[in-house]
Amino acid sequence: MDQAPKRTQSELLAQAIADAILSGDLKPGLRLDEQTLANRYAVSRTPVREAIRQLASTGLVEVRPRRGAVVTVVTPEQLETLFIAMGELEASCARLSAMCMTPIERRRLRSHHDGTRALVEAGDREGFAEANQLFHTLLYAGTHNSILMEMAGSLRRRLQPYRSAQFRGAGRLARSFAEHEAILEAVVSGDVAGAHGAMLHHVSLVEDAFLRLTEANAA
Amino acid sequence: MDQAPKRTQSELLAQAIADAILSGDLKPGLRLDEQTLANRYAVSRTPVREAIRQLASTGLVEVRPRRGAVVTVVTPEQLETLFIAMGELEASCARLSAMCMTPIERRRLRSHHDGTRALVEAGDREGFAEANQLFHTLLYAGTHNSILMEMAGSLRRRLQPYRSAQFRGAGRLARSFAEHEAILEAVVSGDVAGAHGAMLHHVSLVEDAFLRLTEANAA
DNA sequence: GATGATTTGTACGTATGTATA
DNA sequence: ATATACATACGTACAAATCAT
Repeated sequence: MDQAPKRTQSELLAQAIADAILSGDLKPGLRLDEQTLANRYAVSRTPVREAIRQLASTGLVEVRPRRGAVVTVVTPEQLETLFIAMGELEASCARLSAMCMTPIERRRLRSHHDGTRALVEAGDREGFAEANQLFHTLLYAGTHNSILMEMAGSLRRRLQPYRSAQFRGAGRLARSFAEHEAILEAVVSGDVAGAHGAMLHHVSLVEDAFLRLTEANAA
Repeated sequence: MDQAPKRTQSELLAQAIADAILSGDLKPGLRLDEQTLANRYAVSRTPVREAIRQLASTGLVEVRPRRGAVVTVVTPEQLETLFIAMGELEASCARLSAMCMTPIERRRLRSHHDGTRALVEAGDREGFAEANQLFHTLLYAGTHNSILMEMAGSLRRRLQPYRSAQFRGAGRLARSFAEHEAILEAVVSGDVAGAHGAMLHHVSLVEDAFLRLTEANAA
């Protein structure tokens, strides 16, 4: 009945620490002392070590042998690298979705997108952010390629903290919605190259919006 | 002087086990017993565990909590998934290289490719395989994007065991060389979309060649 | 289905390498 | 530069869960 996941301590810890990092509780550059974390979560150092290793494989923390682990500090240059990589990955997903989606998946993508229109008109930023997430997730799934899904999802999660303000500016919701529409039409009609290009365009605009925000914050 | 890497046991083990898997010494589906590996390499279970976790993050092994780890068994379907994902990644790399490579990098790519011609004419399969590897590596580096480089490299390594016979058929060397030439011209001339398309074409042909081989082997 | 054997997951102690005074 | 302090890496022991009978 109950398909209990039966997680192990290390996995739970990895999740907890990841959440703490992504929520900004553990700030970039912070040293991750094994004993301290072990005390905080009331376990021994062993599962803490394994959790740190797992997080290192996602790029969330960095481990230097014998020198401890730190929360990865993301420079603006690295952030641009991440955005560019995600743009390429998502463009590939859109391309493959245009090739591989079943008719049912195409209809589902369209109906989801249509349902989002109301959120735009209501100016519901939070609701749109959620719908936006699902839109992209549907495009991951449409590739029918677990490897690409995994890679794109991992990058998206990693960039999550830096996207919080992405729908802040005036008209951003409407513009994002319009871009989604271009992607949608290309994907649904099987325009493979068009889907690729539309997604690249979309993500590059998101990146631009972010970079403008960081500049504004720096000023 | 000697920038001694000072690797840790876990890293050395991860490398050793990875080599054993990629060389076919440890066959897919084989159970990786921690104690057995610890005995074989004369260490305790702790570094073995960490090595296994690290390998799991690359997809080389799979760990089921409380149920042990096994060398990942790759079905033909998953293999196609891997090839498709790598094709997309490499196409992205070619695209970005066409955008971002410095003049020096473009010249280096061309000179490397030109140097490969002799190997083709000599029918040196092994030499060409090595040159082929470098050609693709140069395109990874040309992206100036460490994330994509890492992802593409990881996928390429993982597919290595299945590519051993890729230059087996008659005329394969010459055909591959010609495809490289198309990629090269697009990248060097900054034809962004052309580089993307040429690489997708190239990798899809490699995949086809492989699939024909597996069918031949199955028959 | 219960019991025993085997293996993983966790705790803890020790030593080596790193950093600091 | 040498020595001291400390955290990590590894080894070992125990607990808990899976599997085999």
